[in-house]
Amino acid sequence: MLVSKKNQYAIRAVIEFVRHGTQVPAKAADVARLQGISVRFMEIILNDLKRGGILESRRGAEGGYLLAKKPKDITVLDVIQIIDGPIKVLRENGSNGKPDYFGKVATEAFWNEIENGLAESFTSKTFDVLYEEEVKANSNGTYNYII
Amino acid sequence: MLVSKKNQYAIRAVIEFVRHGTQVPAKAADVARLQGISVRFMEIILNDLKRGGILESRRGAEGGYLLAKKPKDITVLDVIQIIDGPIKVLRENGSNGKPDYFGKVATEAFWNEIENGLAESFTSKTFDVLYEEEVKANSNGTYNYII
DNA sequence: TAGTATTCCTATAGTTTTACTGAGGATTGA
DNA sequence: TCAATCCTCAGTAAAACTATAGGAATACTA
Repeated sequence: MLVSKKNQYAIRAVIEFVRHGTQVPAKAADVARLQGISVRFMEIILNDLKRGGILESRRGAEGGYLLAKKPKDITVLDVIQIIDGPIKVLRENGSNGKPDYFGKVATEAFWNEIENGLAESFTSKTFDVLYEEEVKANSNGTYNYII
Repeated sequence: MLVSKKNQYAIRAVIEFVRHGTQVPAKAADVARLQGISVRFMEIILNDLKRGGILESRRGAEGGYLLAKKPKDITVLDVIQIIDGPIKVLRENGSNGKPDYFGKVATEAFWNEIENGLAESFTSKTFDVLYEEEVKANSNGTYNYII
């Protein structure tokens, strides 16, 4: 698994914010309900996204969270890195002084290629596009979203 | 993390077998030592690779493992799938009757794209190439492999 | 300025996966 | 027979994942 569930939830939450618009803040509880995720967990995720600069928050009555950027300026990579840190195909190795093994150079170069490719894919997908894709897919009314 | 440590070891082991050649079997203990991995763990890995059709085994004195295919016919994807199963960007979801959430279609399509891209990258890398890359990188004698 | 709704923050806990380790049995070749 | 080697299963420690709990802090409203 490359992308944690928390990360998937975060991405879905951001799409939900795009749908919600920027007129008024959206409450964590509402976003959680709409996405079918526990409120507590959603709070943590939204907090992470806030610290990562994707959301702003308003405390108190009628408070909630708002997008801090335009959807077209938020990439999937942004969210993934905020939630899970840098993309890693492998667990941290930290060659801690072990002698080299045959295949080290070739395999490490290969893993780097993979990571770079992933980073590129994740960077090129922005949330305005994801939102539009979802709207289009739903234009025939097939899907029954939570209300 | 997308690729487990066990999987990295498996890939390194196969490269080691390419280096070893097909004249005589290589012993699990030797491969383990050369790659700096515990013998027990290596045995498990080599067994998996055998069951996956990449290696053959010979028991008894002067036994060991041999490549069952030509290096150019073994892809990184082959090894990855034998060790970790199908490539999955996400943990299994199994939408178990939950109502749809906004973003479902767009995100699932995106994850599929990513998985297909990875599968392609992993398929296009074969072990004859990895071996040659390693030999070339070592041609200046910079690396100190275990002997 | 008091009350209330809401967000913010930290700690912790259960479950699953990963990465091994250990013990011993099975098979083969000399 | 005996030594080498593969093979299998079970157990364990650590990490990662997926939350949950409780209360502190804040902003708005009356």
